[in-house]
Amino acid sequence: MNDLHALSGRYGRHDRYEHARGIMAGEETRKRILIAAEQLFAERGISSTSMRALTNAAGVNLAAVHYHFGSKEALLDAVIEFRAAPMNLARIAALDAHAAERADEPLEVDCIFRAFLMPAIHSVIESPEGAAHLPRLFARLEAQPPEVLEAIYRRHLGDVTRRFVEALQKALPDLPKELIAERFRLAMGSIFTLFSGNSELDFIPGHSPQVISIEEKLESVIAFVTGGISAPASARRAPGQRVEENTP
Amino acid sequence: MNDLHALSGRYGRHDRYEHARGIMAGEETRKRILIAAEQLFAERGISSTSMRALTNAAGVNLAAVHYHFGSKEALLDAVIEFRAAPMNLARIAALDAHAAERADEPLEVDCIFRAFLMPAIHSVIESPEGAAHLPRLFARLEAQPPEVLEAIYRRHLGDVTRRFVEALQKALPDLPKELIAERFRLAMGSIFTLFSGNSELDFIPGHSPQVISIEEKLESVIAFVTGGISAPASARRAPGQRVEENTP
DNA sequence: TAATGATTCAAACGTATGTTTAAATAGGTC
DNA sequence: GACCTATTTAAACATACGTTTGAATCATTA
Repeated sequence: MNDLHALSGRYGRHDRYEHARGIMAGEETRKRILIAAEQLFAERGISSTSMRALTNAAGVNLAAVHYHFGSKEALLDAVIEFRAAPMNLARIAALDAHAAERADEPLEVDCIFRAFLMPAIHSVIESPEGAAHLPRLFARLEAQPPEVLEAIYRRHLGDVTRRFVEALQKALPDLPKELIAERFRLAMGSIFTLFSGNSELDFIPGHSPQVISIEEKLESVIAFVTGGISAPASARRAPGQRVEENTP
Repeated sequence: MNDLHALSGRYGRHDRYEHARGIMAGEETRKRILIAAEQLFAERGISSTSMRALTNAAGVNLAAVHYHFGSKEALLDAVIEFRAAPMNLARIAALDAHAAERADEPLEVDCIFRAFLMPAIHSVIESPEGAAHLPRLFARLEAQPPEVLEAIYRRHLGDVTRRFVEALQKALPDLPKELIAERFRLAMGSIFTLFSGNSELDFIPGHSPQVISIEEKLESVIAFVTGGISAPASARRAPGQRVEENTP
């Protein structure tokens, strides 16, 4: 569980047997594992989801995961690929659509974020297989070891993120490009919080969270990250200022 | 590990023996456990830190944790109390100091966030025991089960959060109060991302993160969350709009 | 010094984990 | 119908986990 060799297999059958037949008999099993894994990983977290709970939910044998994917970590990668690939296509398409409308003009910042988030929302609202938990799953990933996290991000978010950061850099020509990339990472933090399922927690006394629709949440977080990423570069330089009271 | 009874003990010796002596012989052991736990929980995550790794790092016997704290979960609570209590005092003090300067005028938003974050930064820079990882530990908490997370937030962040949300509401009288509370949660997401140690990951192709000081990070995230929380309430209402292309 | 209770210690308990194995089954091909 | 191989199955493996136990040790008081 601590090496990444399993990730190199991309997805596709764990290559124990080379020659594959036309239509796989185990394709059904594969899919049921992917769908159950997506749901459980997203809801309960990755490391707290045991292979036994997972295979029970999928209605397949315990050993099926290792037969079809090779390891739990490779399964995680396959789940993300399974869902992220079409979602990323939708994201790029939405960005291109907006760009086409505006000809050569730079896009509006909120439209860029909307193109990024709409496909995620959409997958939550009406998913093909009945349960698309990808956004929450991505939020769960933040708890993974840094090497795993970096590998997954680079593989499944790298290209799409680059495209959106470039669009944001064009939309905000007055800000340093590196600052935009840095702030985009902070925006992802807000977005993940929204999807983590923890944003509903009632922990601010006197402000129990309101029950709002996912669409309202979307617009709420878009407004927030748009304001954040468009903020003027900080005038104040940090050091010198210090708070007086500290651990006594 | 799934019930919260252990949390009810607050911190203090696991009450197996009622009558305590003047100066505890085990106080040293207690402290070494707390400090090692803080560091390991923050660096490697809570559930991936075993009691054996923890007690080895602390140089104490495996059973000492249960003797002094009762359980791993109660230890987590004690660690947070140990560090959060003085940090929260510093936060309130910083907020009060700023308020005193401005008499009855509402505070600037960025000053409010600075009062919230400075003590956290400060604890990272120069900590009493040599290793203060509380901010990163809080970021790790996001991966905990919701019940645990909510209990810890209410206990250790509730009061201070309420104070800061109130200050922000005064500073931004044009925005609905509930919106401020909601956005504060999103701001926490950005802040936790910054402290998670994952913000350094190189996953945006062509934009490897720059090595910047913690003070610069602080000002960067303050600018971001200030812009985010001050953003105008979203004009656009969500439904109706939908992205065309989707999972094929 | 003897006694008492707080603290430490090595060892074990019971359970859960990801993974592997080897036999059984199924389904298409000759 | 026999053969071959992809797939499924039940069982076991090896290890790691949080927790508990009971005896040993230590410091303090009587």
